[in-house]
Amino acid sequence: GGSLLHLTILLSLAGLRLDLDLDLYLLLPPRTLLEDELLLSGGPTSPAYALSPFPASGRWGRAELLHPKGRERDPVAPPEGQLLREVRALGVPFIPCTRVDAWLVHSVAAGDADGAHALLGAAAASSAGGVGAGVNGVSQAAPGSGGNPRAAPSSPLAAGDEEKAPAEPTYQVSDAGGHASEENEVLRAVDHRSQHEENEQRASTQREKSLQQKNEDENKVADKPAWEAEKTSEPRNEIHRNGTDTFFSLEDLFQLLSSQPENPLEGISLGDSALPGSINDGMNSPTHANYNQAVSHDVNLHEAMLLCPDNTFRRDPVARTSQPQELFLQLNSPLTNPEQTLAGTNLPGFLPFDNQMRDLTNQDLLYDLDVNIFDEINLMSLATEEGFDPMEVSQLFEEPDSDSGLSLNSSHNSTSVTKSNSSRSVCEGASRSSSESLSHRDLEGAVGGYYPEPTKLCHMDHRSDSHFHGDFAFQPVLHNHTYHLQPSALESTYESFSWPGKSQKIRRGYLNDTDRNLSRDERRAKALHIPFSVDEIVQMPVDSFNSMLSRYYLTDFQVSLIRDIRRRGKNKVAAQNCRRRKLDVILNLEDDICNLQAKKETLKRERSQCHKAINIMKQKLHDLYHDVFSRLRDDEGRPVNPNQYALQCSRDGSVLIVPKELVTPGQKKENQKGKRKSERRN
DNA sequence: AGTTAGTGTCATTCT
DNA sequence: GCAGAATGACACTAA
Repeated sequence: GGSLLHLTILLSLAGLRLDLDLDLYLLLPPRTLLEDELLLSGGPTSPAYALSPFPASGRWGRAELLHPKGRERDPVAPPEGQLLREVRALGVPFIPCTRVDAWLVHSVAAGDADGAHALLGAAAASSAGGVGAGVNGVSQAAPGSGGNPRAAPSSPLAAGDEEKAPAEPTYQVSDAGGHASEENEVLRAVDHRSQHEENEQRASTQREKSLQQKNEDENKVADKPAWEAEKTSEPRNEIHRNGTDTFFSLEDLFQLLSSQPENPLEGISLGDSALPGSINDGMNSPTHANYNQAVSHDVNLHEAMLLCPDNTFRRDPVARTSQPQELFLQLNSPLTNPEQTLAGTNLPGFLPFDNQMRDLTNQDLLYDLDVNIFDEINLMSLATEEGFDPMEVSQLFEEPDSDSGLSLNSSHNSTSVTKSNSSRSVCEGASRSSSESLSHRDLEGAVGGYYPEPTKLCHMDHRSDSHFHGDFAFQPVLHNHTYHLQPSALESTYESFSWPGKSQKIRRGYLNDTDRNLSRDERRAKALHIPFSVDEIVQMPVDSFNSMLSRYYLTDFQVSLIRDIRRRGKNKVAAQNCRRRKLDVILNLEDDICNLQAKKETLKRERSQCHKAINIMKQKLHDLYHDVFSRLRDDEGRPVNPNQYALQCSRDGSVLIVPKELVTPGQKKENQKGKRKSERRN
C-alpha cells in the first residue's frame, strides 16, 4: 500500500511494430526517501543495468535490467532528477524501491495487421543511459518484415513472422519446453557476427529517426514537470499516428493493465486505436508465445541475474553459500510456473481504452497493482548485491585489442569449464557447436561454486536466441553475469571476437560514454567485478596486494586479471618514467651540446685575441729591432747594417752586437725553430 | 595518405 | 626466486 506507480509509456509504432515501454517506479512509504537514491534512479551516475541492492545493505535499491533497443538514450527515460521532482510533487513519503520497465512489443507480419504478434516483455530500461537489453521472451526474426525500418534484424526487438518469411532465419518463440535447434544456434551465432555491425548502425540510424519525433514532442512539454507533462501533454494522452509513430497515454496503458485480471493484455485492442493489429492477434498466434511466456522469460532474465549476483565473495562461507541458493529457491517458482508472470503477479490487467479510469490518481493506480509484482520486483532487488553491467562484458569481448595483454596460456579451441554435466541442453550443445557462441556464453557461468541449472541457462539462451540475434552486443545481457571461465575460454573469447580489419574506433562505438573513458583494464575489471580499482591494484604495496588476493574469493581468471592489471600498471608507470628519463637525457645532451658549442666559440675568440696580441708584439719587436739598429754606430760613426749584424741577448741580460757569421750553429737552430713555430701559428 | 608524437604493452634484462 | 625497474621494440591512435 501507499505505493506509487509511475508509468511511462512509450508506444511507438514504427511501421509495423509497436513498442510499448512501461516504467514502473515503485515507491514504498515505510521509509524516508533518500534523495540520492532517487537521483541515482534518474541520474547519469547510475550504472546502466545495475541490479543493485540488498536490504542488508541498509537501503532499497533498484533493479535495472537491460533495454533491448540498444545503447542509445532512452527517449522516455526521465532526465536527471526528474524522478525526484516527480516524487516530491506527490507529497508522499517514499523511497524508490525499484524500477521496472516493461514494454509491449506488438509486431505484425509484413504489412499484415492480422498477423500481428503481440509480445510482452518486462524489463527495466536504464533511466539514465537508456540502455538495456531486451528481456522479452518472444521474438521472431523479421528480416523481411517489409516496410518497417525498425523491424530489421538489427533491432533486438525485430519482429517478424516466421511463417511469412520462411526463407529467412527464423527463431522460434522460446518457451519452457521448446528449444531451438543447434543449427539455429549456429546460424544465430554466425548471423550475429556477420550482421552485427551493419545492423547496429542501421538500427541506430532508424531508431534515431523514429525517436527524433518523439523527442521533439517531449521537448514541447519540457518546461513542465515531466510528471505533469505526461499527464497533460496532448501527444501523450492520445493515440495518434503520424505515419510511423504512435503514442498513447500513461493512463491508457494503465487502464489496459488494470482492466484484465485474467490476461493483462487481452484487453488491449490496439487495432481499434489506430494500431495495425491487436495484441490479441499476437496472443492468438500459434507461432508466438503469449504474454505470460514473455514475462516468464523476463523473470528468467531476472533469475539469470539473481542466480549469481556476484562472482566475487568475501571469505564468508555463509554468505557465499546460502545466498545464491536461497535466491535460486525463491526464483524457482516463476520458472516452474510460467503463469506466475505478468498475469501471475496479479497485475490487475489491462483495460481497454476507455476513459473511466482517467481520473485515477497515482495512488489508485498503485493500489490496483497486486503486491505480487512488487514482491517479484523486490525479489529482484534483494537478490542482487551489486550492479553488473553485461554490456561491459560484451564490450569487453567486442574490443579485443590486438595486444590483449592477458598472459593466458591457453588454446583458442579450448572449451570452457564445465557449465553443467547434468544434462545436455540446447544451449550447451549450441555453445559447443560454435566457438564464438561458446566463448561468449561460456563467459556467463556461475562462479563461486554456484551453477545455475542447465534448464535455466537454456531458458536464457532462448531469450537470447529469439530476440537478439540482430544485436550481438546484447547477447551477454541475457545470461548469467558471473564468470567461471578458465583463462583458456576467455582467451578464446578474446580471439573469437577479434575483428582484425576493424579499428578500435569502430569497436569503441559499442561503448557508452562512461565506459569509453575507461581504460581497457578498467573495463575488464569492471566487467569481471574485480572489487578493487585499478589504481588500488597497481599502487598498493606488494604485501597488501598479496594479502588482498588471499582475503577474497577470486577465480583464477580474476586473479590472473588482477595480476596482469598490476603488472601492466607497474609497467606503464615504468614506461612513463623511462620515457621521462630518456627525454631528460636527450634534453641534457642537447644542453651539453649548446654549452660546448658556446665554450668552443669562446675559445675561438680567445685564440683570435691571442693571435692579435702576438702579432702586435711581433710588430713591436720588429720596430724596436730596427729602431735599435738605426741608433747604433760603429767605431767610425757609421750606421750598423742590420743585415750584417744581429742583436744577441746573453744570459746575464747584456745585449751584444754580433756579426751574423759569428752566430753559433745552436743559436741558429733555436732561431730557426722559433721562426717555424711562429710561422705555423700565423 | 603519410608523418610524427604520445601512449600502452610485451619481452627481456637488470637490480 | 620473486617483484619491480629499466628499456628496446612494436602497435595503435590522434593530430
